[in-house]
Amino acid sequence: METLQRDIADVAVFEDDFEFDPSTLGDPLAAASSGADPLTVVGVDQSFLTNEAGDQDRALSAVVAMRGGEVVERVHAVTSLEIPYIPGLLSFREGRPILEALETLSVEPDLALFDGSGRIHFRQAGIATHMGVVRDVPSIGIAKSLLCGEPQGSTEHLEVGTRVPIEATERVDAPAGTLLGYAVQTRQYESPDRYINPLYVSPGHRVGPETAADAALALASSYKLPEPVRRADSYATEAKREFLEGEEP
DNA sequence: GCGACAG
DNA sequence: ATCTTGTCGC
Repeated sequence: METLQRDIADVAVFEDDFEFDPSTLGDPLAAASSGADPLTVVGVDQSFLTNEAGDQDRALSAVVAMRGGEVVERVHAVTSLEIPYIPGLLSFREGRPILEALETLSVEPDLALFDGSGRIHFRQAGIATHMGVVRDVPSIGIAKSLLCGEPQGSTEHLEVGTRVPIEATERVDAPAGTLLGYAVQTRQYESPDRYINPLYVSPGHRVGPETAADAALALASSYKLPEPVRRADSYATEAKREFLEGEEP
């Protein structure tokens, strides 16, 4: 599997390579004034189902497609789990349901955001990169914690809009110092003595680190997570509940 | 052997 | 990821 990941990283494109105007990402008005069509951005997230023994034996992948701030389609798929959670091999555990769900999607995504890393990965092939290459769709990894890499500065109590570079270390299959992504502060408390942790954003495929960070900021309005991902997150939970109501009772 | 470790 | 009470703040 590690060899496959290196092959995927070899063909992955960690720089902007798409048609749309990235400046219209989170602003429908900007898109309209620039004469461009609203982009179709999808968020992808998973939830898990347990069997009678209490073991996670199935994964449910939820995909939410949005255009101009509105949800235009939601699809999900459930598949059996074959591999346990192993840091660095997430795509082999959650990739199947994701691809099945994406196949049932009727709209064509301009951009896909995944819950997890992209280039911020030991072999530069996190789940966002893996899925992006397989589907050949521009993709971005949105992680809530850092898998690897070294932040070039403090990532504590940052101001909204701030981004801290994450560079490769010896543990990563890339020259030390390679820019893997950014710690991005999409949301922060006003005055209290409480702080929100940043997101770790990295290129999946056909998107550069700068654009990946820009997109995360543009798509996160009222919450820390970019809206498509946040919606996919809740839909994964919702679909799981509905799924159980049809087999358990 | 020790440490690190997305969801 | 998932489980789950209590607590803080608007």
